[in-house]
Amino acid sequence: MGTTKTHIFSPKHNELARAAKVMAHPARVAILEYISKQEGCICTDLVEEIGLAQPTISQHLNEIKKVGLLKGTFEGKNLCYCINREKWLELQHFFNSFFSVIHQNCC
Amino acid sequence: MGTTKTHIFSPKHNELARAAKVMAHPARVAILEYISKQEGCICTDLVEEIGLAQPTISQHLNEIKKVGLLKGTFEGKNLCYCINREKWLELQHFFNSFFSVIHQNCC
DNA sequence: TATTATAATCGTAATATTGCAATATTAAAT
DNA sequence: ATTTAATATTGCAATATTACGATTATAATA
Repeated sequence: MGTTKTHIFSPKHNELARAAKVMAHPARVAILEYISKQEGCICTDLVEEIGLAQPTISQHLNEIKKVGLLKGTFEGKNLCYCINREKWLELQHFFNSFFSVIHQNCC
Repeated sequence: MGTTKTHIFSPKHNELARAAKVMAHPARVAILEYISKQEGCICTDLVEEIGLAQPTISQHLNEIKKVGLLKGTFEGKNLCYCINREKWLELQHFFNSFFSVIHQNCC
């Protein structure tokens, strides 16, 4: 009990849910927007920018990484990463095509 | 602790996160897709369609209702509801415009 | 009115998420 | 080799989510 029954759903539905989950927290939305608005790679100050503790930001970043939305260098002293444009566009299309299926004529 | 620090984020980020959260579970994605593909209103069999227990489906439906994605009649014997087209389009644009902000030239 | 079919609510167990303090890594600079 | 600045990891507490059995509410029908 308590666990999502992933196996009873289609891969498509699971993938969309997984992608949505990444954006299901305001911190991650803020992080994504901040990074995507940068000119180049990001190399610090996300912590002050967002206002959560460093370990918390690190965790959120990891969630974003796991779905493939970031690329660059992650370990060591200075971060240097940015949005993975291919994945970003992929998700945009994924969401958009999901929202496009309505055959509705009631209510 | 344990609670999302909603107050430190912008309304926009909180709203997008809230919308994403609804789609952050495969059951809700499946429910939304099923309903949106129906010709008219839905009047039963979501439980067999999805494969979760009736209280669980009811809970998920409630989450979807809470963001305003459903309209129609909810109480009583037979359900009769469908996608709230205005809200649906609103979310589509919301996601789409979020994904549209990239000023990226690195990596 | 009693029955029946359908959906909501309650209660609860299992698991996941969020957040941070403390600590450990990492790699550059001294 | 030390120090230093930046990020990752660990461990844990608080809260949220997921799921379902049992029960209750609802409204149509016999």
